[in-house]
Amino acid sequence: MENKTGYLREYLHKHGVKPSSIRMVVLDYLLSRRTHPTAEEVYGALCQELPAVSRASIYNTLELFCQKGIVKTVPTDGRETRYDADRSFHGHFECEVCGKIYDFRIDSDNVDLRELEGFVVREKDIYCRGLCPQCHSDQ
Amino acid sequence: MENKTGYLREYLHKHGVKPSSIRMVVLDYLLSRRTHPTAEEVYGALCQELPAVSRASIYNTLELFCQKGIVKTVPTDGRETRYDADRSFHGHFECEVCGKIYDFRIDSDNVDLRELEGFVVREKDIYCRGLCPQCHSDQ
DNA sequence: TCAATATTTAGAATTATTATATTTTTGAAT
DNA sequence: ATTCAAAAATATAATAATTCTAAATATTGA
Repeated sequence: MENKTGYLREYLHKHGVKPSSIRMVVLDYLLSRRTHPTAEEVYGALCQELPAVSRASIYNTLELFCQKGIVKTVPTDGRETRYDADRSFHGHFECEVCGKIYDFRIDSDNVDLRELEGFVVREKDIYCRGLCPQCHSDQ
Repeated sequence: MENKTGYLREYLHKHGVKPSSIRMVVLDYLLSRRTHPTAEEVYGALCQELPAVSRASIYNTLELFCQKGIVKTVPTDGRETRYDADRSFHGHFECEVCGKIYDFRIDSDNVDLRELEGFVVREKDIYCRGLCPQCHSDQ
């Protein structure tokens, strides 16, 4: 898996982040599963690979990744911050029952922001909430 | 102001909420200022009118209003929940500097949710983040 | 009126996150 | 390789937002 390590190292480097073992593992986790995890989920998953890791390091790493544009936060109603390594424009759907967040494709041109003249728009998101097909059929 | 009281009472009744003095005052606050306040902001503002009010009552009232469809929460990156009494479809812009949340009009038809077939969509929102004109010109 | 129910309160508990101070790791210069 | 400084990671304390709990108060209906 020398390739993967090299890829992650390069990915961090391109975004101006010095590699460290934690950063590599966190990045690998975020890139390989596009599940919009919370900090706690990242921490829980990584405890197996890095038994000595601390929550603070996870928070620091995620905050750094945000600043450097490696991940972005997903605006949601919940109070846990969720992180997304897919920085392309897409929508998010949050299921009210299972809490899962789904991505969906949407044409960026559809979103007409003419009324935001004078504003500097750095991020935009489409957010929907309701029932996912699974939870809908379970009722 | 008998009119206002009657209006608020009726508004609550229509949404299946029994009126109480706290509920009336909270509703009045939410309807008269469309500022997407946090629970703490509502609490702070109401302490003057209702000196004995508790935070728990504010939280309870806002939660009840959400369930009954009187307000909805605004999905944001921040970790304080923000409430919006304007339930019509519109976009939100959050300023990264001053934290203020602005509404903007956007045509609902523009948002193409065809890819969410099989999902029950109960809420949708457009979220943007960046610099508001004020904070942009201050830099 | 009086019991049953709903609402509100104060404060404790919980959860998510951030801050702090110490230790460990890393990488350059010797 | 060894030393040293800077950066990163750690454990833990502190903070912030919210929720829970139990008691007090208010409201409603027989």
